[in-house]
Amino acid sequence: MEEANLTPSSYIVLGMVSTFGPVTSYDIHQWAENSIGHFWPFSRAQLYAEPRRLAEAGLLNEKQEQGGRRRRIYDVTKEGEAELTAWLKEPTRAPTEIRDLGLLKLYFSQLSTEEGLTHLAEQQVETHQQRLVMYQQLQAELADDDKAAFALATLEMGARFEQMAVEFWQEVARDPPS
Amino acid sequence: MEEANLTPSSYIVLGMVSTFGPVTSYDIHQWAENSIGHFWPFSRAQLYAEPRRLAEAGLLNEKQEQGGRRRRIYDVTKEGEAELTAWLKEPTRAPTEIRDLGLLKLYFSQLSTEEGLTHLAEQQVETHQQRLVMYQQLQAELADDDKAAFALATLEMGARFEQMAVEFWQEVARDPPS
DNA sequence: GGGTACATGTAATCAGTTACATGATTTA
DNA sequence: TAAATCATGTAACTGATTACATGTACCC
Repeated sequence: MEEANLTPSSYIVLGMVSTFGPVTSYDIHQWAENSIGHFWPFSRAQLYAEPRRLAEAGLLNEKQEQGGRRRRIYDVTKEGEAELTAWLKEPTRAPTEIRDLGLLKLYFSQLSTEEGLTHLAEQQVETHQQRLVMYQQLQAELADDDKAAFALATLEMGARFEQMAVEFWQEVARDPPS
Repeated sequence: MEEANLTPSSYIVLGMVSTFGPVTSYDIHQWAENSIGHFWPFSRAQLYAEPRRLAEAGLLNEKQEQGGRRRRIYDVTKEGEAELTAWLKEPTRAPTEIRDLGLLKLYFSQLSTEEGLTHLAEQQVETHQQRLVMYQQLQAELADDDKAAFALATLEMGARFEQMAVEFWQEVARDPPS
């Protein structure tokens, strides 16, 4: 019941439960997959372990269905709500992590060939272009929904990143460093 | 001695050892910290565990100093080199992960206040601006070094990201969604 | 009513971090 | 030569993933 230290995953779960009412782990998975899961992925199994921990810490409450599948249903507690809003207010020091295998490969490309590098760059252009299109579609789908303002904002950031990445890799393909 | 499955961290270590000749874990740490560690951080302890694994898999060889500190010194093997260049060539499917606490908070900002959001946005502007400056300084330092072309290219991507983030958060601060 | 796809969960494992501990080198 | 700093390493823990297992609903 003590102040467990909360990881980013904890806040994702806490936020999802707060936002989308009483939910099962499966529900959280569905929501997360189509939103922040695009930027910050995690496995489904996490979404079973994490709510348990939060429940033990008193930030969620858990009830289990009696009949049927005996699913566990989570809901935020007063303490959870408080924890979450406190976190939202507190300053964010940690720098953005950009985990990108393409960038890693670029960094080590002196061990590759110019041809290999060009090929990498072309692939990356394609991949990022696809992602860009996907984000744009999601944006279009959410455009009407006025509950979706914040989801749209984060998507916008994603789209701009992809746009930037497309341009970057196009330049690399056109004029590879050496 | 069997084909361990290699994680991104494995390739980072493998790449660092290949690029910078025989090195200790500490050396790897130094190199990584000032380059890809900015995008893809990991703990120093990782850099002790990982080379061990790679050595067991036959991709690095490890010798230990006899006198003094008995440091372990790693060097890439033929197999390691082969594994690395194969990886560099193979297509990169995994999407970029953008792990950013600020974005997470933005996504959940309907649970916050407009004031809180504005405050978040202003902080984020500042943080990203600082990072941008840091990358620009690093770029300036490396500008002369012709060995540094690839490091410079990755830094350039970092800088563009930060630039984009600064603009994005400025817009959020100016005109917060709701 | 049998098959297929969706929904739900746990156990085992492993990657990765925190915390601790100590050795060597420089500097005052 | 003491203090401070840099260098080096490991043990213990825990977060996170993979793989497995099974239940429920739908559809042909």
